[in-house]
Amino acid sequence: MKFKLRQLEAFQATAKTGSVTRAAKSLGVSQPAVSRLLADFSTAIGFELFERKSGILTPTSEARYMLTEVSRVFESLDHLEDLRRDLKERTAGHLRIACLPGFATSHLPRVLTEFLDNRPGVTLTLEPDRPERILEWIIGQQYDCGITDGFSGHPATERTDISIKTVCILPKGHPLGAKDTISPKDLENEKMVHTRRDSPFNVALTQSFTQDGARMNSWIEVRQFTAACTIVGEGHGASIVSALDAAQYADRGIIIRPFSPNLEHKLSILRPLAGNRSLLVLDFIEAFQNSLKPFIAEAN
Amino acid sequence: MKFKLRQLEAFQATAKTGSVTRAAKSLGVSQPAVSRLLADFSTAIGFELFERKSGILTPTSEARYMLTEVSRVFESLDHLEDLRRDLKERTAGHLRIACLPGFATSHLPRVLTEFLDNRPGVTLTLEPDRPERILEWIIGQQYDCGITDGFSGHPATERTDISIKTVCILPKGHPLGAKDTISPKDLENEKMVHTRRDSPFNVALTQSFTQDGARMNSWIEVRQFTAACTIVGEGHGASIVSALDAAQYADRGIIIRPFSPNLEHKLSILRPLAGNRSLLVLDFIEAFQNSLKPFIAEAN
DNA sequence: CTTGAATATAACATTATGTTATGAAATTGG
DNA sequence: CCAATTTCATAACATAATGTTATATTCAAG
Repeated sequence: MKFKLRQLEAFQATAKTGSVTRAAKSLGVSQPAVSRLLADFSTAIGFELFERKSGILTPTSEARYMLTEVSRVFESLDHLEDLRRDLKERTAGHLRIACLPGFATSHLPRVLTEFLDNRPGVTLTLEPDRPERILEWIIGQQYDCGITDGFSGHPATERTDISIKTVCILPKGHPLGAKDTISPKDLENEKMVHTRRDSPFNVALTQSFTQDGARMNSWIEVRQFTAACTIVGEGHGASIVSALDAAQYADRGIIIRPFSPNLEHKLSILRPLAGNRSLLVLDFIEAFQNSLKPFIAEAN
Repeated sequence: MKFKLRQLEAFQATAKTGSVTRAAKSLGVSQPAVSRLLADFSTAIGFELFERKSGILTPTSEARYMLTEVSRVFESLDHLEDLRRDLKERTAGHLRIACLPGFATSHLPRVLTEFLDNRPGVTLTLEPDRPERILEWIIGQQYDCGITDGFSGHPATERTDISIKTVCILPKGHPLGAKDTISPKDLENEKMVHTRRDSPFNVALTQSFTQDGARMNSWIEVRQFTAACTIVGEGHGASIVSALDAAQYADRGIIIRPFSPNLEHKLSILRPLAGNRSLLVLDFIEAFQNSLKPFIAEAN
């Protein structure tokens, strides 16, 4: 048979209070409403639930067995309500984030810590890897969100691009530190630490030297801006890196100066196109984007 | 918030089928009915449950979490239905029976075995003890049912009296075995095994001798008819016992003959007056009474 | 036996869930 | 790219479930 929650409520309240009148009060309805609910319930289940003894409705033996199981039904509904509230308030769920290695040890952990602090029921998987794997995971829906760069698009992903400002970093005490802005010409005699030669950002950087009538003196090729920061912070060379990464190394042996022309480093936040829409993931992406605001290039 | 089962059903069916139309079919209602249930549910819980992808309604991440918990709600309702059916069919519950010691090892176990065979979910406590304890337990509602004798009533108990026929038992081969009916006069020279002197049954027995102008030759006083049967079965004396007990010893060295006058042995089935009415207990009592029919005195 | 309290029932009202009809949106196939 | 088909959302109305007030019945207490 199909149970009706209202009948179960009437049943439980009557057993608890010993009276139809008191059950009605506790349920916030009139006494005849409870009387009818109980009568209908008893007919539906096929046996009596109460008998009157000295004016008190006493549950039958069958009713006592039913009450135990009815309590379990309401407990499971209580759990459902707890979950509903957590989901509505986004305080429960699981986040799976794939990111470039540089992100796993810098800005992102701080953003995540703050994000999770307010969400005790939320758990996280954070997986650093190279861009190819990040894309692969997002396409396969193994991760909810990927943070990568140099990404040109894929039909199975939904992408949000963010342009991050870049800056020139020099060893502390470097003579060029006296200038307000560094031009490619200024760096003609500096040993340059730069990202992969064929990366879109490096191509743009090389072009900026050419357009300023200067030649970039290539020294070390690195895979991450954070590696470039570490090298320059040890007193050697110069580099153009994202303002985000430079900020993490501001007091680690480097000077930061604006670079002209303004080159932008393009980050991409990826989500699986076919994945289940998650409010929690959308919340996180918003929080992450907000955290990047100070580093976003103005031209956009 | 207060959940509505119909909304949970609509939600679960839609997630399972990927379509409002198919969900409506599986629920046996029209498509707009499901559409409205889902819309109302989504509004009530405060977040979206589905998004359309390639024509298929895909649960959101929140919806997936909810589905797990909704399944548990329906599982608990399934358990409730199982219990309801068992209770209605009296195939579940617990029986607590207190009886005289003689009953625990004779007729009653057979009745119980048969009763429980058809009720796999029913469990039992069978406790033999003396009449005073049986009454005490019934009054205190520690047992559902007491089977006792020589009981004259108590306001806290509900009682069903059953008059059992009594018969005369003699050792096998006894000369009186040639008679169709035994009278007190026939037994004047026999050593009598009888119950407690002051028991109502024994008082009636003694009176029957006096009224026949005979003197009862008292030999051994026992507490149970079964003990009297054992003694006579070993070739000594005669006794008047309940037909029920005599039947158990029919092939154990005794001859059974009607006794005139017809004396009745009064059994009482007790139930707590204030206890919870149990269909299972009432069923058992009915089964027990039916099992006694062959031994019931005709005068009633 | 009377009075008061509790429960059951009747008649009507409101809400939840159902229907058919239909418009809007999305998908599919040519 | 457009037409046809399918699916979903909404409107208007119907039915069932649950609510109300009024009142009859039953039970308990003094």
